[in-house]
Amino acid sequence: MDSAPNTSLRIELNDKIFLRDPQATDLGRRLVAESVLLIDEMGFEHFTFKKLAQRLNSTEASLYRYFENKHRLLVYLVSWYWAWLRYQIRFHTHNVPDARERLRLVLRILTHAHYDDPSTPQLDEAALYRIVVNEASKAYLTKEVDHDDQAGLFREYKALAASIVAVVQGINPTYPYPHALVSTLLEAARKQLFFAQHLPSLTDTPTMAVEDALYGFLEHLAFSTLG
Amino acid sequence: MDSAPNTSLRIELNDKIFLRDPQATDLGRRLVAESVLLIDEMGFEHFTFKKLAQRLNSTEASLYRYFENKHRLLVYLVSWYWAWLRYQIRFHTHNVPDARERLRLVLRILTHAHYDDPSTPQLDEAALYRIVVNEASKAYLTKEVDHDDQAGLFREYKALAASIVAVVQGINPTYPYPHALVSTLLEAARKQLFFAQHLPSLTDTPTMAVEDALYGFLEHLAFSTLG
DNA sequence: TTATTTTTGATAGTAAAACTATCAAACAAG
DNA sequence: CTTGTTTGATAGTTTTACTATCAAAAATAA
Repeated sequence: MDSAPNTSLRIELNDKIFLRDPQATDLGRRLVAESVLLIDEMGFEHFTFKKLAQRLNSTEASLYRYFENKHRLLVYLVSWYWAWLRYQIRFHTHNVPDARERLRLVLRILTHAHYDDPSTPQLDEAALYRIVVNEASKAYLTKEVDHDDQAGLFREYKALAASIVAVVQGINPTYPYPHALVSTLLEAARKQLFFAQHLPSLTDTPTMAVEDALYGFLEHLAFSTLG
Repeated sequence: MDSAPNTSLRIELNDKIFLRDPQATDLGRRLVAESVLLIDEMGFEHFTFKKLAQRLNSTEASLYRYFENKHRLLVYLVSWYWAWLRYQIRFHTHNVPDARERLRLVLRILTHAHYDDPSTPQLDEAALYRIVVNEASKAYLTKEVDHDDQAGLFREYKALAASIVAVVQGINPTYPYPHALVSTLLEAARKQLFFAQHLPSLTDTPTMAVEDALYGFLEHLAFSTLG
């Protein structure tokens, strides 16, 4: 898959997510880059700001100036990923006239867009995608979900879903569940990859690469549903 | 929907989940029943054994004799739910000859089986289902997933999925992704309910009851996929 | 009924997590 | 060179997530 051009893609996220923009300072940028590696290594539950500070030769207090807590950092990382994915989709589909072909491209990006992206040298894309697969649900599966949603913390995920809904509606404007279908496809893309890696009896053992099998499943699901 | 007969359904779970069988003692049974209410109230992250002990007029140390930690308790609760659901499905479908009709019944139970069940007076079914919707993914989205799986902690979920896969294969034996389809249906049933309650733009606003709309979505998805 | 095993409660304690506060040093910008 | 911003260093608090010990109570077996 071709990547977006190497023009140092700048992603703007809702500033309610952080206390201070981590992209604005050196420590902030290192915080984000290193947290991706550390959360990927040890999992979100075992990750702490203290451990991250040690890796950065900084202090806990310094990191707490950027994010209220580690949950907000997770929201930041996954939001960044959703924004990046939406950009990838827009870039690769914007001059594709046929809606069906656009959906196929979307599904292909969804299932294959986790290789290190040269346009974002500051971030380990592959590690970030593993975080998205393993941890993204925890961003909204909390008691504070309504409060966080009102603050706009899930804006990027909703914007991504909305952009794909438009493609679905372009294919079949009478299909009654376009939003449910899109969120199901988005969730299934991650969940099935997780199952393939950890609980393989919950998915189908591929004779080819996992990503291609996953694409086959989602494509069949989407197109038979949309007719 | 009719319920299973009131014969005090006894569910046997993998004894690797607990240190001591909570169903064997009075404190153990109260632990389980009260933990359902408390986790439902405050969410899994804010739930602690100390708070539970206070509600039970017991002590932290006593509760730690039943479960290694709160994660194991969560695994216990959701496993109990999956076992109960599998029982409901078997009970309601065992004399239905047509595979398509059996799948419809499965989907109806999946989307509607969260009303208080008279056959289990010791547990608040509705609260437990809210826990399953909000917290069940956290049972396996951990760094310890492979270790926990080897210990058999996800046996009930896998058994439930396998039983539904058999129904799917009865409908269309040549469909190449039966396991992926079933786990997607199981996950979507919960996730879409969560979205309907908290992030409604990710699902389709129903003109009827949420459960009926969800059933409609899943039925359409399953049957158009299976042909 | 007594003896024995099991279960619980009470108490105490530890290590780590999840923060918050303060202040001086470093540094960057005007 | 002054001012504002950022960081580091240090210290401290509360809560979480446990573990250990021992006596009391309760269940069970002889």
